[in-house]
Amino acid sequence: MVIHHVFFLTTMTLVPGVRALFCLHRTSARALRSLVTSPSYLFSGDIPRGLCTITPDASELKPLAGPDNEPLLESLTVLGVDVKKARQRQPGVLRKVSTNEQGLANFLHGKGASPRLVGSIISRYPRAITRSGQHLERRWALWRTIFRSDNEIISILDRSPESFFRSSDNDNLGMNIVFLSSLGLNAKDLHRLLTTAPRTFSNSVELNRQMVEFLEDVSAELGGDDHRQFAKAVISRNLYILIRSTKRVKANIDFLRTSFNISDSVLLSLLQGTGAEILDLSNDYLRRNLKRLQEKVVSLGCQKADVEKLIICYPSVLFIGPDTLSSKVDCLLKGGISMAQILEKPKVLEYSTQNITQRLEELAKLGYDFERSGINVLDMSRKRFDAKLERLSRMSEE
DNA sequence: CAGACCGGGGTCTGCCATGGCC
DNA sequence: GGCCATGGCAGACCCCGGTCTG
Repeated sequence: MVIHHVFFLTTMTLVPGVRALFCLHRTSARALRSLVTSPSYLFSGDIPRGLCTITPDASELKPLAGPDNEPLLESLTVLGVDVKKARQRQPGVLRKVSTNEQGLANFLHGKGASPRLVGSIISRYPRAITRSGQHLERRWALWRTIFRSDNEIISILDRSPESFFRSSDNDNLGMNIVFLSSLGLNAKDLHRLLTTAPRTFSNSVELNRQMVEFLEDVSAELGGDDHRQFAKAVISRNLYILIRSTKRVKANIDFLRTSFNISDSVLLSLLQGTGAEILDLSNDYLRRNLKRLQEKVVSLGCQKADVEKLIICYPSVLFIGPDTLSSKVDCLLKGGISMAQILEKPKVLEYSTQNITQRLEELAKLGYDFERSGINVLDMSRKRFDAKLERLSRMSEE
């Protein structure tokens, strides 16, 4: 109610940073600004009294500690909440005397959530019931500046209630949208970012800014020329980067820098390209993967230098767990492919072991000669592979 | 045309720790 | 002294198709 009318504003005084965002979603910067700056009240006056669970007893004066609020528990049970789970998660919420579970349920129903989902959301993130109607309206409207429909938001809530409800700071959310837009991330990038890593938008703007500045520093240190562009590239290549700690990302970059003999410029392009995703790994995991990868490759008669070449050409190999990697390589070798061929075309490692196994079997039936025809046939979409298989079998019939 | 090269796209939470505030 | 907000962590790939080229 409070929020809806602002979307009918047609004044287009666009702030440059959010231009792309609003071009797509046909709203205005003023709308966002009003969402960002309007005061947030703890409890909205328009919630019918009956929808709040109020227990007017002595505990209202000393709400801290004490036993659960029994009427609240009943109310939650009716909503299908797993109270045991909720208590385990956030016990304090169950002792609160003033909550908005009914308002929340009505709100979510109105957005298309099923009763089952409402119960599940509260079970997994009980603090959601402390958010006021106004808070919910405003937060939803802010999310809707990025998402195209209520349904998209509902599916995120189903996935991760915490991402939506953890922060009570709507101004911060609005500032995040403005900040991320100002980096030059367009509407599509923001949509992918909020879909994939919704937590990013609950981070404090300050935390996000720190990561961006850190990435810009990395670019500067490695002799890049457009630091902002580098940060943007890393983010759009690795949508999880903003929910990692700078400590982790820094440790990984330092590790890559000291482990290999590669120039700064090569590292720079690696990090903003296919290597961006390996920054996610925990430092120990990255070390372990590299170590096991080296062991594996060396045990098959190759040099350590080959490993380095492999990683530069296909950094994602470090993302593959040691056991998965090992079984993929073994599977390829067993199918008659040489290690040299794998090192030459490491992209085949990207497909699942199951996929590889299946393709090898089908090709073996047709007597496919990898030595003569190479292994590119394994690096194809399903559709293309099937077409290829069809051609091969036609040829062998003739 | 078939093959090779190359880049893009989907996807990810649920829990614990801690500092600050009421 | 408890609750809230927020930072941080573990976990551990796969697939598709546009377009150039011979």
